[in-house]
Amino acid sequence: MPSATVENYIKEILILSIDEEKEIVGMGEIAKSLKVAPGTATSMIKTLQKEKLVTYVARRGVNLTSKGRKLGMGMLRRHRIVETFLVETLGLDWTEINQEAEELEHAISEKVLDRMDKFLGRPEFDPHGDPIPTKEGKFAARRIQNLIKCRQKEPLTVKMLADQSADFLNFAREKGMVPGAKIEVLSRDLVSDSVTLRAGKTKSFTVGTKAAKKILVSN
Amino acid sequence: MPSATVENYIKEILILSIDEEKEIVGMGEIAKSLKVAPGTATSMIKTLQKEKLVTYVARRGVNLTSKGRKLGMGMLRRHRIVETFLVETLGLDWTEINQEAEELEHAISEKVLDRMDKFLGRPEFDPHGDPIPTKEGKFAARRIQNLIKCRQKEPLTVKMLADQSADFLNFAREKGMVPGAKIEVLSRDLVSDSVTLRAGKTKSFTVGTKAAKKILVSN
DNA sequence: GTTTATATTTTGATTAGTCAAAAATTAGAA
DNA sequence: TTCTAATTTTTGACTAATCAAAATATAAAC
Repeated sequence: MPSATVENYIKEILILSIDEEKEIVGMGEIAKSLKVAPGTATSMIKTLQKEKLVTYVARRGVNLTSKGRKLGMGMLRRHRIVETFLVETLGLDWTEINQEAEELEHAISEKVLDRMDKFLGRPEFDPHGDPIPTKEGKFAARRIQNLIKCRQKEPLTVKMLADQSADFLNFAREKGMVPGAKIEVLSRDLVSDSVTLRAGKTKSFTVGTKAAKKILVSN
Repeated sequence: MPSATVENYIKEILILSIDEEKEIVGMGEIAKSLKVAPGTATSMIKTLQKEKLVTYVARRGVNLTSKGRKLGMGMLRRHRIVETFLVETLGLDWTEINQEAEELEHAISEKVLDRMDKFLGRPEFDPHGDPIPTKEGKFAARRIQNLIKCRQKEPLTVKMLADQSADFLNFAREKGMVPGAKIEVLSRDLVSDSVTLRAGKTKSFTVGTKAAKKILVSN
């Protein structure tokens, strides 16, 4: 049975590889995401390799094996079901659930998780709009784009926010960019590194491209 | 913030001291309950002492300080609220919840615990009938139940007889079921409409469920 | 094609929790 | 009281996860 630490590393590698759309993840990214020293990440990766959860090539990076991917998807499932429960059932605010779920996801048994899932009505998406993997480790495919790639001057629906930090989530909510909200890209200017948009009927505002990439929408 | 291990030791010391109704708990008992080697218990107790959670006299035993007692009561509260949730909300069987709660109690934040408590309607007893300590660390008054609802194979105290007829009172007295007496339910069989019990050290005997409902006990 | 900067890996140490087995103490029996 | 048995403590060793800082490799700049 993997330790909470192992689960965290695998989950993080999966998230990073999904976010950045690349197979191989570097030590630096892992160390930074998990807030550990780079050397710690290296040594941990080596033990993950021994467990056959990742394939690792020195100075290149890591890659989940199918066993690792399975575990990672399982963790994502746990995390998101717990988050959904915290919001739907206990009424917590969706900006504060990430931290809580981070702890609970390691303590909950498969059985309790399944009961919770059932109790919630087998939801497909969590409160952030992220898809919840099925027990088989797959999630529903969707055409989702960020605000850099999507079409301009067209109604869009916010699907998810690709940054779980409280600061970012608060900013997004303040501007009305919550999952489900209607927004529209008014203009984009990559030279000045900005995207101007409007959420609902509120006054338009501008965000940097870095933030724009974190706001995912579908049309 | 105490580790899960520290929380477990303190909780166990509290439970042992309550169960055996004595202040000082020996190393052997702790080691056995927590399934660790005796030396492990000794060394852990010393670190608990440094944290001012227990007072420890070598070769005599340990005793919770007020700080330790507070933590222990908090853990009991967590454990029992989680158990209640698992049964009431998720529909788990009360025979399998202890194990689950053992893990969850360390992972749940004060805030989530409070929301869960609120969601459950601030229950005073867990599914086993054990009282749930309040946030201030005090037990609610013991629950009074009849012999149909109470737990089996556990010492109980007769609190009152809900039938004042002379016949019934005489029968009860003859069997030793007077208020204050210790009794125990050995088995219940609703098909044959009977409850088998033992009062004090006397031979066991059987009563019908109708009579059993009139005998009120607390644990 | 060197040099410099950046990223990664090694190395040596540390902490929490654990065990096995030896040493010490206390309690009970003779 | 003296010896034996049970309990407790000590000792030395181990594992998982971590850090700081030195060593090394790779990539970028010139």
